[in-house]
Amino acid sequence: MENRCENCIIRQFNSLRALNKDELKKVSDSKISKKIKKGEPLFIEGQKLDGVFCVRDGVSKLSKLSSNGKEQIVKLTNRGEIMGQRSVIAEDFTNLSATAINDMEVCFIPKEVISNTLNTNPNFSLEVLRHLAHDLKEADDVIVNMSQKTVRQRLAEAFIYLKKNYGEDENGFLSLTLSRDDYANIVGAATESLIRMISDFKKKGYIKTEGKKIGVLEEDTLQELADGF
Amino acid sequence: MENRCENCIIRQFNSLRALNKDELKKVSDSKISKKIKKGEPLFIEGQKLDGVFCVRDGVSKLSKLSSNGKEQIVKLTNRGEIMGQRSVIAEDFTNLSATAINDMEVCFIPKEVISNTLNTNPNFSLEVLRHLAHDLKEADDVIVNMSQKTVRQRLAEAFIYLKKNYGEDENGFLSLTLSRDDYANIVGAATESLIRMISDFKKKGYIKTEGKKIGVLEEDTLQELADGF
DNA sequence: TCTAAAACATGATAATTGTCACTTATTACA
DNA sequence: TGTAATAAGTGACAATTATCATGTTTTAGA
Repeated sequence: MENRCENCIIRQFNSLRALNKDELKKVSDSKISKKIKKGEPLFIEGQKLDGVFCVRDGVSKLSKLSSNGKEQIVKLTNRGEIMGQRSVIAEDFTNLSATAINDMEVCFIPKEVISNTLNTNPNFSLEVLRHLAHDLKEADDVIVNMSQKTVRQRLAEAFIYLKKNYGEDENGFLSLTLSRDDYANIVGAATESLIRMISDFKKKGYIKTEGKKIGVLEEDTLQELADGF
Repeated sequence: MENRCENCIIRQFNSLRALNKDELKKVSDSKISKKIKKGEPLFIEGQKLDGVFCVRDGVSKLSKLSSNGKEQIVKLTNRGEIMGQRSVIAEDFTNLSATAINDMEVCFIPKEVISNTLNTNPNFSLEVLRHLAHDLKEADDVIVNMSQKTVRQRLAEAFIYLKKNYGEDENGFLSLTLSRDDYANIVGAATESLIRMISDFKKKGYIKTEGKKIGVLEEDTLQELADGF
């Protein structure tokens, strides 16, 4: 038997919770479940999306290519998030690429269902508005961090963020394992510079590493660092 | 006689154009026209807004203080824009401060009118959604620029942006005159560094200056510079 | 119109980060 | 399971930008 949205807890975390039974049924009937393997794209910058993705499991990075050819990660998605809303609402090409960071399970919901519901259920519109508003606020914060903080500060912040949002395993390593390259693309730095900083943080005892895995040892120190001592 | 929204052309440029006669009347009856002098704040980061501002004339900067005490300008508003939507929708404190860059004329619209209309007119919701979606896309672009481009590139880009969006006067100077400090806060650099770059651009003949006024001389060169040669 | 404050400007120097050129691990898979 | 391919790591050096100190010009207001 297929998974039904009606029974899916995930929807409590996103704007779909504003749907009534009927609407939910329509979404459920038209949705397509997909599994995306680590490293595979969900969609690519410049593509026209004909629906949104509801993240059941796994993490993805939303990124954008700069004119210099470097990738910048703008956001990491959380479980329960809806991706591609902006593009569907604006009837516009995606401005971002989405790539799975670990194996993902997502549901694709065709845009017709979304826009119909937007037109008929004001509560749903409001929920979507709130989510966009939230994303916009977060984007503002990122802008300020990117322009006013040093790479070192942003890296410290990234570790704290990853710990807070994705937690750590039984050995104290961050649950979300990113490549050094991804870290560089999050904080907006050259990979070599970033690797050097990780080495330095490790030498100073703020973090520990084991292969790609990184564990936060001194969260308070990192926080101070992020705030500029 | 008071200015009525019904006769205001400005609303064609923003989400208020989705309102019907009745709704427009309500907005018009409850709105308060305000004049804000250059340098004065419309609202301050952390404040609770009980309405939105519709910009009839003038330009303002939306900025945010960084933990290091420096101001970062996130966005310049255009004529016809609605400010404070995000905060009203999310029923949240503003995350940004708004300050008039030149003398402004704005209309304050109480939030009740806005949220009532959001609940009853799906077209209005959609318009607001589209605007937020647009802002979000622009914010993503800023993030990428901030993290992947050099200060020099961002400055070149800023000049082009100002020319495109606000035009120039009869003598070829940018219509929108910003302080060196504001420029620094837009591109996210130290004021001294920025002044040096302006001097350099001038010496190279890309721009001309006359007091605070700046004129673009070689737009193509600036564009190439912004794109990284 | 005089004067203090603010804005603009420049020099010297230091800190931060990027680039290029490699070496060493890891990983994937033929 | 051996071997490319990919990722991680390091050194030397250059480029970019910040900081501090100080001087000059402009502006606003008594």
